[in-house]
Parts: sequence; C-alpha cells; structure tokens
Amino acid sequence: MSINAYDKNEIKSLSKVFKILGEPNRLKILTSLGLECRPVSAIVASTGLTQTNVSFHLRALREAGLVKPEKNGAFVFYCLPDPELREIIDRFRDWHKT
Amino acid sequence: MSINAYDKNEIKSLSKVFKILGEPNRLKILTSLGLECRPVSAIVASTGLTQTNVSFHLRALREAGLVKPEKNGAFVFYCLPDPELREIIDRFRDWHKT
DNA sequence: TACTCATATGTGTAAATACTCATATGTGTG
DNA sequence: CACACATATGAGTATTTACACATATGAGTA
Repeated sequence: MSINAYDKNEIKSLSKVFKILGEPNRLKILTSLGLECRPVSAIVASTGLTQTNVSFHLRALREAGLVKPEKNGAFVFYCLPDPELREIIDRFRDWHKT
Repeated sequence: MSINAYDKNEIKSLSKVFKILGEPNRLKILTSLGLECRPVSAIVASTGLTQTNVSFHLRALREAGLVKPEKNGAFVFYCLPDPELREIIDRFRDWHKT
C-alpha cells in the first residue's frame, strides 16, 4: 500500500505527466477522446481550437505517452494508450469534486 | 463507468489541480508528506529547498486544496487533506511505470 | 517589553510555455 | 505529375511561473 517515498526519477517523470495534463486545452483534447480513436480533424472540430494548436498539444501528449497515434491513409487517429488512463483521470475528477 | 465528456468547469478546475502537481518540487513536497502532518521546517529539511521556496509552493498546494495547514503554536503543520489523494497519485505512478 | 524562532509575503527577474502565422511534409486522386 | 486535403513544424511573441532576496507577521519566552 505504498506509503513509500518517491525517488527522484519518479518525481521527475510523474511531474512531467501532470504538467502535460495541467494545460486546460490538452486535458480537453484528452478527455474528448473517450475510448475511441479519432482523427485530428475531429478533435479540431469538437474542441473549437485551431488546427495548429491541436497539433501542438497532441505532440506534447504523444511525447508523454498520453495518446497514441495510428496512421490511416492521410489521417492520423489519436487514441488513449490504455483505458486505465481514463479511469484514473475520472477518479481524480471524482475525488476533486468532493 | 463515466465515458462521459467533461464539462468546461471540470476541465478548468481539474487542469488546475494537475498544473499544481506538475511542478517537480511541489510533487516532491506533497509526496514527502506521506500521511502524517509535518511542520514547514521539516519539509524544508527533507527536501533541501529554501524556506522561501517551500512556502511559495505550499501556498499553491494549499490554495488548490492539496494540502491542509494546521496551526500548532508558532508551527504550521501541513497534511494531505485526505488519504485518498495519495492513493490516486500512487495509482498514477503505478500506471505510468508500466 | 524585547528577543528569538517559524512561517509568509512583496518585488524583481529569468526561464518556461501557449499561441499564432506561415510554411513544410505527406497521402490520396484526377 | 498536379492538385487537394490532413497533419506537422519553425520562428516570433506574449503570458505565466519558479525562484531569490529582503522583510513582515505572528507565536513563544525571558
């Protein structure tokens, strides 16, 4: 039940993940994914952000391993790498509501 | 099991929490708390940060509801507001390791 | 009251970061 | 090949943010 301290590397890498999630538009993009993969154009449409800006944030999310790209012709579909990620974020939200 | 979209306010407030956790020294402070309350001086000692800097970050954590201050004489002890917070962070860490 | 110790805060500064514009890359189709 | 569409990237700018220094507040004690 880990009341263990976190080591340097854990702090470093975990804080990076939180920093990525800490930008509202990125969190919006991520949560807009739900569990299905969606092309960038759909994300642009649903978030109302510019294409450039969506690409900018998708890069950050991708490099942090928080989304996974899948090429399909000229399209790139983005997905959550793992449904558990969504569960954890949901749990955070539920906790935060309290 | 919430594949619901997040509304604007949820995105806004939840991303604030993540942003706070996204700063390495803040995450270090928070995880150094474990489950017991500790005075600022102990946090300064264990993190190696300056007193000013610890106070600076504690304020951010406090305002985000991520730590809870308890006055005791001249000392201020800081605690997690809720043990579940630590569990969720731990779960994030475990997920991220994978 | 005067002094010490614990913590907080105001101001300034350097670094990080989100965003936009313009353009590049890459894919399918005529 | 030429063109249209989907996505990515480089450069520049404005805002945000972490940090240090000096100082303030506030509690305990002589």
